[in-house]
Formats: sequence, C-alpha cells, structure tokens
Amino acid sequence: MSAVAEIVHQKKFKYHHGDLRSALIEAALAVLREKGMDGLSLRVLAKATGVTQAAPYSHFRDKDDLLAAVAETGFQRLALQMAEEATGRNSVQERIEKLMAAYVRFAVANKPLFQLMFSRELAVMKDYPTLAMTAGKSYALISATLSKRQASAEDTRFLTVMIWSLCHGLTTLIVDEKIKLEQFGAANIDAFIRRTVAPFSGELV
Amino acid sequence: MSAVAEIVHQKKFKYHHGDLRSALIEAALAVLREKGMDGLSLRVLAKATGVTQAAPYSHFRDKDDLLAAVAETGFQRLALQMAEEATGRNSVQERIEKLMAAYVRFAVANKPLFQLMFSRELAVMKDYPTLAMTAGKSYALISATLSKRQASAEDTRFLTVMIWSLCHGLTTLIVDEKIKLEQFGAANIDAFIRRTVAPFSGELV
DNA sequence: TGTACATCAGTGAACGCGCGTTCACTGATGTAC
DNA sequence: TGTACATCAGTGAACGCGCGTTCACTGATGTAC
Repeated sequence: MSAVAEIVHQKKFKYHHGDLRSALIEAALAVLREKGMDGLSLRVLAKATGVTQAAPYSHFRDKDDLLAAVAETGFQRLALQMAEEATGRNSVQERIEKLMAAYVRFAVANKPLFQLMFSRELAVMKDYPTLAMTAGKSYALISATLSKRQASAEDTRFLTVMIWSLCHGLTTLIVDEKIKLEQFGAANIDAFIRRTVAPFSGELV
Repeated sequence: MSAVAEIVHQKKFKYHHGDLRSALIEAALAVLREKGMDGLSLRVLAKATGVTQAAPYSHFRDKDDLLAAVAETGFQRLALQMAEEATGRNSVQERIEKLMAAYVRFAVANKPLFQLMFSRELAVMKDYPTLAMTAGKSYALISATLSKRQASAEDTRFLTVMIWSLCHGLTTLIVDEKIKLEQFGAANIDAFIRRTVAPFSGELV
C-alpha cells in the first residue's frame, strides 16, 4: 500500500468517525472533570473528538440533548457504584451506610458531573424519559434496602425520602464546600457517615 | 422652576444615581426571580437600573464581586426568615421543624437565588469574608436550638450536621424537582417535614 | 455667601471572545442488482 | 465479482448574539477658603 493510499485509508477512517456519539459523551465527561461545567461547549467537544463543530448535530438534536445523555451516563455510573459497594452487606444499617458512602464518594470524585445531574436545567429535561428512569435508580436502591425491614409501605416510602435527603444534603454540602470533614474531626467519609446516621439507627432494624 | 431647570434637576438626580450599589443588588434579585441565573448579566442589571453598562464597575470590582453581594443578601434573608418562624416555639423538635420549614419555603420561593447561594462558583468566593460569615447564620440557628438539649458539644455538632444535611437535601431535591410533594400524599411542606423528621424525634429531647 | 477645586460616579464607544446553530456541500459506506 | 446508487456522517464557512471588561472622558457633588 502506497503512502498516499495509507493516508487515504486513514482519512477514510477519520471521515466516518465510527462511534462519534459515544466519543462525544466520553469527551464531555473528561471536560467536566478537568474544566468543569463552564468549559463544556459543543465546540470544545467537537475539537476534542477531532471533528468539525457541526458534526455533533448528526448525533444530538442540540446541546441540551447531549447534556441529557451525559447526565444519564452519570446516573448509570452512580447507581452501579452504589450497588457494588453495598453487595454482601446484610444488615440494613450497614447497607444504607455503604450506599450513602458510595453516593458521597461518587459526587466528590465527579463534582461537576454530579452538579450537572442535579442541576435545575436538567429538571426541564423531563422530556427525556430514559433519563428520568435512570435517575430513579439510586432512589430505588435505598428504597429496596429499607423495605427489608418490617414496616408498612408508606413508612418505607417516607424513610426513603428521609435517607435520600440526608444523603443528598450531606453530599451537596460537602461538594459545595459548605461543610468540611476535617472541621468535625472525621478521619474519612465512612466514619463521618456512620456518625451522622447513628442518631436514628434505631429505625434501621 | 422652569421646565428646563426641572429637566436639569432630574438629570442631576439621574447622573449620580444615589444608591446604585443597592439598586444593582435589588435588580439582581428581581432578575433572578424572573429570568433565573442565565438572565443575570451586568449589562442587564445596568439597563434595569437605568445606567450605562460600565457604571456597575464603580461599585463592584467585577461580576463575581456583585454575585457575592447578592448571595450575602440572600443568606441574610434566609436567616431572618428562619429566626422569625421559630420564635415563640420552645420545644426543640418544634423549633427544628419550623427552622426546616422556613428553609424549604425560602428556597422554593427563591429558587435561582438559593441556587446561586449554594453554587460551587460561590465556594471559590471564600475571598469574601463577610459572605462566609453571613452564610453561617442558618447553621448557627440550628446549632443553637440543638444545644438546648442535654448533650455533649460534640454530640450537638454532629446532630447539627445531620439536621442541616437532612434539611438541605430535602430542600434541594424539592427545588430541583427530583421529589414531588404530591407524590407522597403530603398536603403541605410542614406536614411533610413533620413526617420526615418523625423517625428520629427521640433524639430531639 | 460665593468661588475654586478635588473627587469620583457615571458616560459612551469600543475591544475581543466564544458560543449555539444553520447551510449547502462532499466523501465514505453498504446494498441491490 | 463488479457497478450504480441511495444514504447520511462529517465538512467548512458563515450567521448573529450577548457577554465581561477597558478606556479616556465629563458632569455633579461637597469641601476648603
């Protein structure tokens, strides 16, 4: 194969990217991690995937569409991480603690992504049904754990909201730097959570 | 006074605005309420206060400086609303419930402002010492209430974090529309909070 | 009371920027024959 | 196996926009005498 043919061959592969859609989402996650929400523009993503700035429009209706897809990936990973961390734990309290720890850890490790997932802009995106479904997975994990107790469905529902609120509040306060762990003499997230959950542990039987 | 003189007189009052700084903050609050965070630009605020787009720079170093001042106003109002709602209540549990209700209500009534107050961009703004101080008032209100119980200072500190997390989480989940009150058959915020706080009410003695 | 002057809040024009989105197009691909 | 053709992912140039910030300036104000 001649050098020119080789170039043409490369060109061939370059022209039709192969999986630009996934590449864009992956690039978005990387940009979020490195530059935060403000650095996230379609043009940047296009450049990052080696493609013209108009190319993303072949895969996403507009920027919101791309954002929704990124958020959905985020929710999937969050749920996965929570599920993994809680496997093998049988005590309800221990499972809850692990779920919460995974939640906090995910958010801390992916601050801008977490911010995007729970941003108000995204609330408008209930036009994206699969996103809503994926977003519900974390809730479902907590709810399923709590329903192992002997309690009415309604009781479980309210306790789920409470746990999720506690978890989400703790997480956002940490992520947004309104609470500093060191401030409370907590060595790590797990200890801090255990301590914070302690007051109402009686409920988790 | 002649018509011309009157115009000059008006002009006089217009040129030196009088209290542009306050006017800008007030305008910002209005814009946030009506258009949300995205509509908030210095140019818009300048126009809203009837002033040139460069005028704000006489009162604020840059946009962040203005944003910090707006957020501080928000924190002041939040703390005020919380303190007002809790006065006259002596039971710790009742006070906590009222403080939480005020917190949620404030956030729901001022979604974009609340969003700004707790946004990560603002976290970088710890260069604004008075802002940090004002932001701590809500925490202080909860902490003061809880310290009325018979418990160690450390115990109080952790319970404060827990209550604040619960409160803040519940609030943001409601504001960001991840939780719908109706979904849980709650008639109003107070009932919902009472129900959510119930599980660990034993701690609040 | 009247005048000279320093101060500084606000003007108006301009800067450069990155953004989302559109458009007519072209090149690569896979399929039908 | 080879050719014609429809499809559509990606190109490259351009659109209009609003933004934060700067700059030399000017007009109003209050103070010192």
